[in-house]
Amino acid sequence: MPTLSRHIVEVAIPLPLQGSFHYLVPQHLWPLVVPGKRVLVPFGKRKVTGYLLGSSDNHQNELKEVIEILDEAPLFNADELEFYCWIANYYLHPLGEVIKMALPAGINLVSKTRLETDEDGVPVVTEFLAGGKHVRTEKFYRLRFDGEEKVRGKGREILDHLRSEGECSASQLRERFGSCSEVLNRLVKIAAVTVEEREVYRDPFHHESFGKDAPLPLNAEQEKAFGALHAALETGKFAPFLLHGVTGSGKTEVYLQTIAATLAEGKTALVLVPEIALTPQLVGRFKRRFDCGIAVLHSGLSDGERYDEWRRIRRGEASIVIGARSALFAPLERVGVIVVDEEHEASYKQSEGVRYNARDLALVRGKLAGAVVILGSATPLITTLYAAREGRLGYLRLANRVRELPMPETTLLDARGQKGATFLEPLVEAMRANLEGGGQTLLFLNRRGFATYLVCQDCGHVLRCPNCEVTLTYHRSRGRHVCHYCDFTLPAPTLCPKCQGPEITLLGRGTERVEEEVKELFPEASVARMDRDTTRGKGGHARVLKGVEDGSIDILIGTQMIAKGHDFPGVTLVGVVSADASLNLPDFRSAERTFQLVTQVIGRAGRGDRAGRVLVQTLAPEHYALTAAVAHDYDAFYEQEIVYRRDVGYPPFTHLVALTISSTSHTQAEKASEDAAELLRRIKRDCQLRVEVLGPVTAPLGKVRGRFRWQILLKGKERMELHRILFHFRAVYTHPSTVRLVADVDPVEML
DNA sequence: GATATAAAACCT
DNA sequence: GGTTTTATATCA
Repeated sequence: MPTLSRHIVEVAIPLPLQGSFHYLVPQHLWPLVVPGKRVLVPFGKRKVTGYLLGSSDNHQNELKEVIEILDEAPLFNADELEFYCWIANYYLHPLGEVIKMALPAGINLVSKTRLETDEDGVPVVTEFLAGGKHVRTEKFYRLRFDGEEKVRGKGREILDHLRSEGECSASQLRERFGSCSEVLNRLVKIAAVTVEEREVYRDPFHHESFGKDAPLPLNAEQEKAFGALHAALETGKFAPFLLHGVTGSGKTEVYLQTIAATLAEGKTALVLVPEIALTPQLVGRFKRRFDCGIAVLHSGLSDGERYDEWRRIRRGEASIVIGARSALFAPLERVGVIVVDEEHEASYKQSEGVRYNARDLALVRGKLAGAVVILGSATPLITTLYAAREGRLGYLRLANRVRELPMPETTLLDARGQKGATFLEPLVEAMRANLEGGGQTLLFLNRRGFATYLVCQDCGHVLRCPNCEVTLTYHRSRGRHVCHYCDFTLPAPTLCPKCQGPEITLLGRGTERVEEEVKELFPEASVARMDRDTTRGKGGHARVLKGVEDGSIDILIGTQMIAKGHDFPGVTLVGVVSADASLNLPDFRSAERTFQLVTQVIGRAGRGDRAGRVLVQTLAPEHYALTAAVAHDYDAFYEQEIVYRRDVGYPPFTHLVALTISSTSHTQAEKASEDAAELLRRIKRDCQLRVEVLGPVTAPLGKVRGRFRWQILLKGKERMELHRILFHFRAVYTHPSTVRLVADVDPVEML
């Protein structure tokens, strides 16, 4: 036993603050100190929940005391803490916030104040503790003694019910007998029933039951991929793979069998999907295949449900976890395999709060855990494919569809010289023929709203967002102009806001306008639109998707969201209204994104028994992203994109880090970003790094939620050089506390 | 992020 | 002179 005169602990605080904090532990709490538990500590004038990192040897100054230790058992272990620290370092984010983000939301206590009035009506500020999701418990009743003849009425019915059914929960009884707590209390009092209070889980799937199915036979390609994965699994070492399989090539079956092999080894599996709300059928497939516990984590769950799923995982009651990006932090032990499905999806990137990319961190977690990591995609990132070619990832190819489905007939339509018509003749004809033939049509346009900008014919003034400098998109349904960056809105003006001229024109097309034009062209057709505006709220997707599935919708117009996740067997025609919207984005990945999008859209056509047709309208019909996509030729696209990336000096030939510096004060943000840029240049010179420091530049979005943001772009040929500059920078850069700094890092292939 | 204090801007 | 808004500093 150590004979300490005092016990000091190191605590991470979930606030945007650099460094950790130290507290004294009162003697009666000494035995309860375990790293990974939460503690309630005084912080300034408030009390906050912090995370115990460990004990610390003597620390000279006066310290405050820990108020309370909040957990009986630690919430994270040493391995998990190592992972959190890695993330905090890599993304330059405070450790406390990383831990908070990794743990289920809503469990922390925070002190708040409330204005009340005392007996004399004088207002007083009272402090109270809020938050702290708790374990849900429920009372379970069981028949104890049935000889009570005195019991009649509802009490009698309940006793009879308990005799036939055995144990029942309070909610089950309430469902059957209405409110009966008084009756139950009396039954307990006369000892006719026993009551026991137990923890229960809020299970999002408790109503559904799942049948069972058996593994499918693998074809030669799948067998080869599975063989490689199985062999890697048995070594028990970190092994990353790219599973490059065209739509319908049976990637999921490879995942399932690899996971089965993992479970057989006594290990667990983590499956990440871009947006689980869109893929309920995937969950069903897992539930039918496996008998073990399966936990599902996604944004649709309430905090309580999520906490319950988290606890199930922590207790080892689930061996498979399926979820969106945040599921990467599931407290699974003995992880044997991590699957990142559709690894190219941008939704793996979290761009608010703690910035991270779950696709990248899957590799990191896999490395720390010694697991097999499978990045699966029909259209992998250029960086992933390049890493595979360089031998840093195992490359598994599934080039053929499982059932020999023909690829849809795909045509590029040259829209040049067509005076901005929404639909070219061949597309209109194809839509008409498809409608008459009873087929469904998908129309794809990567732009929501009605018109993309408003311009004055007299003075040329264009309506822009006062915060972001981007043009405001007109949304007819709301009668307002909306900024798609920051959601700033403005009622639609009737006169030019600058010169008061009456000649204002709406230009550029969004899905809202396409929908209107389709309705005019085909008044007899049933037309629906699916984008972020029409699918707000819970179940918004499901409603539209159901309409397509049951055939009640003839023509569906939508943004990229219609290209993902769901299979539409009845769709025989797909029209891309304009491939240029995504091709011309000011982003070095625009060609890659367009190729992926068009390839995905093509995959939506003719998956049933009928052959499908795809028409792509564009002003750039010879662009390699489009010609390769319509020819289903990944290699052609890949070769040209690699050449382009090499010429312009972007990933995978360089690595990028965007440092965002923000503050509520414009002057501070500006000054801090200048200081930071200057410091970075000095480090670069002193350490002789071949890193480009670009900036400070105003971010395209000037002010976001009250904060002014500036950016510094770091570009380097060697990943390690970027790490060195960041490391030095963190060590010496002291910024005012109102300034925040985060790093946005491009896909990791350091492994 | 919340809070306290200081400085600047605004009010009549 | 008084009140509101904005900037800055601190938290163990």
